[in-house]
Amino acid sequence: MLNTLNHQMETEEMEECQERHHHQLAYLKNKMPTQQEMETVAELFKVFGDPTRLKLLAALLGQEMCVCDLSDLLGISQSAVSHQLRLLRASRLVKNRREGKSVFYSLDDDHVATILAQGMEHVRHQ
Amino acid sequence: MLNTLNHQMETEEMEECQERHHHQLAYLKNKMPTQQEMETVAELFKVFGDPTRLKLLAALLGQEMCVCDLSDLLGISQSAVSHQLRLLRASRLVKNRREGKSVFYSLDDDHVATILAQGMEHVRHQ
DNA sequence: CAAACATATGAACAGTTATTCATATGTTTG
DNA sequence: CAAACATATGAATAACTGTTCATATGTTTG
Repeated sequence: MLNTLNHQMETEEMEECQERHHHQLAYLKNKMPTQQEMETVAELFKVFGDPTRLKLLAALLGQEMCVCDLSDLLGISQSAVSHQLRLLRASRLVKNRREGKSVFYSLDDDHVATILAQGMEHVRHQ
Repeated sequence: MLNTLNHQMETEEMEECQERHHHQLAYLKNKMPTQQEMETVAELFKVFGDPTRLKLLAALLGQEMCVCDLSDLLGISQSAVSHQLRLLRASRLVKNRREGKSVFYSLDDDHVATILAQGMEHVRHQ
């Protein structure tokens, strides 16, 4: 999981609260994911953090769909849909294929369904 | 999962692309989560969509921590930490308890670890 | 090839957000 | 109770984001 990355103990001391707590901050600092990692993951979750994009992903859970059907289904302008699909594509959450005039989008990641489900779970359990 | 919500078939027709596709949009519209639902879930993911908050959550994966230790550990101002913890509290992702001058924060949701893990998984597999 | 359709994209604008700074609130200790 | 420490919070600001509008690109069909 997340905290099995780095188990070495650092020797140097570091600034802390006046009143010492029982934590070994230096040790924890080693275990923490890097800034770079966190930024990348945050970028991903940011993509999930918009109702329009969530609806797009939810719509694609069962089957592929073309842009205009997505636009109709969600009641959102074609332009807005296109812009958001671009973002989803950049995050490798959806892929697309052209068929004549239409472009069909589908999910491109196994984790999408899991992440969505966890989100809905949390919300349902208050 | 997400698309086992509503299985009734709607009779009315609706606007679509000129060139019809094989999807039954009316049927899908019934299955789609509501706008309200999507907004709530999006709110949750938005919280995960910031590196600082992710680091806070990651830091709390193993143990509870007080604000000043979090501030030291992440190298972020006490004020910034406090503001973000407030948000995390509002989303019921962390809880806190006071012990003397210090306030200790800990995770308040079983899904946090799972969601984080899924996010890291996605990122690692490109 | 012209017209219609489907999608993509750039610019602009309004709304949101994360940090900082200053300061307030809460707690312990001498 | 005064001083020091720990945390919280309001206001302000800079940066970011999602939509719209206009228009461009790509594709089919007559």
